[in-house]
Amino acid sequence: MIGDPRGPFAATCPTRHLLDQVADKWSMLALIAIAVAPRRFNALKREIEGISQKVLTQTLRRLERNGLISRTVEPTVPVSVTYAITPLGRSLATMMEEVRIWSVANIGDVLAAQSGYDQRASVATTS
Amino acid sequence: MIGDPRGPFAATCPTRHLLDQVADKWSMLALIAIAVAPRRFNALKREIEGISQKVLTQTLRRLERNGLISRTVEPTVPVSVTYAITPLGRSLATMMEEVRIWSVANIGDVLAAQSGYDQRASVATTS
DNA sequence: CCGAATCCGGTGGGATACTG
DNA sequence: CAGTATCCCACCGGATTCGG
Repeated sequence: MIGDPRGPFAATCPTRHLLDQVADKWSMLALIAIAVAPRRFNALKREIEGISQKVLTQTLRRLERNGLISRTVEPTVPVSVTYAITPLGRSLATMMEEVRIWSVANIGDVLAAQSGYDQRASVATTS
Repeated sequence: MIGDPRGPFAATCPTRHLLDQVADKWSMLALIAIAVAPRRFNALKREIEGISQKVLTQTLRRLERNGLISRTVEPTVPVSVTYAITPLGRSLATMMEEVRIWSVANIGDVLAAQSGYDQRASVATTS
């Protein structure tokens, strides 16, 4: 709506950049996790299996920059850093959570569709 | 829930792979566009600004394999291929559309958060 | 404990040319 | 029109090391 009436479909629209930053799996998982309860860095790293520390840092920075999460440093020794959801972030996290629930609920249908597709593909190749 | 009670957060869970394939901007935009009305290949390419033909093909294949869209070839000369949403795809597209609407509605807040963040960052560097 | 910085291999994806 | 095939390079992201 800003800059181009076609919204995210236009390459020049700011909403496109926003989607770029928000529509990836690591951002989704991180946002969902933080929305449940505030977390510390290593807690997130342990929870989001397979994410590297570098990518987690990048992801958290981006979410923070976009105002979706907050980063609080407590001056203990050693320092402890807590990430929490913001109101803006929560509104998005709610939708992300719906997608997560959907994927768990519909994984059966998807796997069935996949094997059907692969079946047809292998038949087409073998024939 | 399948294979690991932690769902998408577990690297080994099939739902993680599903999220991998669905939670990216091109899949989102394509799914939303097709959900509005069935489209032909080049119509999608024109509508989703900035996507390359190669990536569009990959994206459509993946969506089709996961049972989210259907691909229909009409034996005309030259052939015309139509992509349509499936019931399964529509249920997901509905959520994607909500995210798209959210991004348009909240882009102002996000841009404000960004400039605030960048402001603080540059001050910290300059000081 | 939380992160920055560096190195580096694999690959996602663009550009181009060709086919049914 | 709707792809496939090939080349090729930038960049993503993993591993490791160092700093506050």
